[in-house]
Amino acid sequence: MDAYELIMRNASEVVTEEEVRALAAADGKRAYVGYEPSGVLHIGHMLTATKLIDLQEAGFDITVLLADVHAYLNGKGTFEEIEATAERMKEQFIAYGLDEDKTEFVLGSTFQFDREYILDLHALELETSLSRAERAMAEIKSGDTVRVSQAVYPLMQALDIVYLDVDLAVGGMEQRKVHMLARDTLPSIGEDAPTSLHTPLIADLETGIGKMSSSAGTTISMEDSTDAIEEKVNAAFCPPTADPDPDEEGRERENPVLQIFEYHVFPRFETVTVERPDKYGGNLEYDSYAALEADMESGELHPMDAKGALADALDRLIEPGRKQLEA
RNA sequence: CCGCCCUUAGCUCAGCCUGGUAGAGCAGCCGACUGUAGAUCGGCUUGUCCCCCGUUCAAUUCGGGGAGGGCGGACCA
Repeated sequence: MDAYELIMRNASEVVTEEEVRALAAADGKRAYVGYEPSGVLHIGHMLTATKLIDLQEAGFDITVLLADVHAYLNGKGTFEEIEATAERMKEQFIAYGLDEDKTEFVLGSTFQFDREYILDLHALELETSLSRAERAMAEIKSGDTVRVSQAVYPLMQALDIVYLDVDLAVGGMEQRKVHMLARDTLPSIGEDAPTSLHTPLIADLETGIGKMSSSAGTTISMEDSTDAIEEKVNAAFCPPTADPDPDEEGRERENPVLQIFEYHVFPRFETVTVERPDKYGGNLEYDSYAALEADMESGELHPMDAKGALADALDRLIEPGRKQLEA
């Protein structure tokens, strides 16, 4: 796979494709993702981390921003608490497979209080309407009271791209509004509009609707035991197709089991073996997601057998991080 | 600063006027049925009724104070 294909693999969208083509051919390129520190890595973090691994292979230097100031602005606790979790998070990323030598972990507070940064931040505030900033803020739940801090939050994300000197901003699709805001407003303070890449969002495990929730409901995280993973995967929504019908209320549904195979498992494993009792035809082996999906659609691969293989693969991906957590 | 409204189960809300410690829908959990899940049946759980003080035999309900949240405070009127 060449650099361009690696960058584009499993990306939902890229802005813009021309810019990415140019980056693929360039040397000394840098990409970043920012995360609010949290004590335990969940499957959402892992999805962008898998993309970072692709990018490392494509020749990018990777910066992981441990966004302690953002977490603070989002009401996630005191700086002391937040920084304690940042270090644990870094170790888990490494355990998950980010190459320690090719990855720079940066704590936001090490540069976001600099005078220059603050002055640029105020300049951006001057260029941005409150409603635009609010719309860009991905994590505001409807019904929550929006704080001024949460309007500043996306502007800092935009500015981070400048101050970390990155060529490519990476995030899940929920980050696209932030990145569009950055593209629109950074030029107004004399900076380049950043190129961005967005990963898909995994649908809710139990319903296939919307985005898998990390706070409420069922998610998969690094602290899950083998049994817990098996239990959660087994309870997942999984009709035998990659394109399920909408539910009674007309909401679109995805197949989260297949999504996880596509976005988490196949990027990390050459082949996937589905263990299956002889009674149902014996074991199956796949070397691509497309082949697995085709067998699911045709009925050759039963969801229950697919779930067994998925739980096993996820367990192997998580195991190093789980051990690290226990240490 | 002033005015009005809201705060009851995880969520959306009813009940309060005419005091006797509480309900619905959804969610969740369990079972049946499917070789998974969902759908469909059957069953079940859940509450500092925002806080404090007062009245009362008794306060979620009445009165006072406080906190949090929403909306409004030029003209058109």
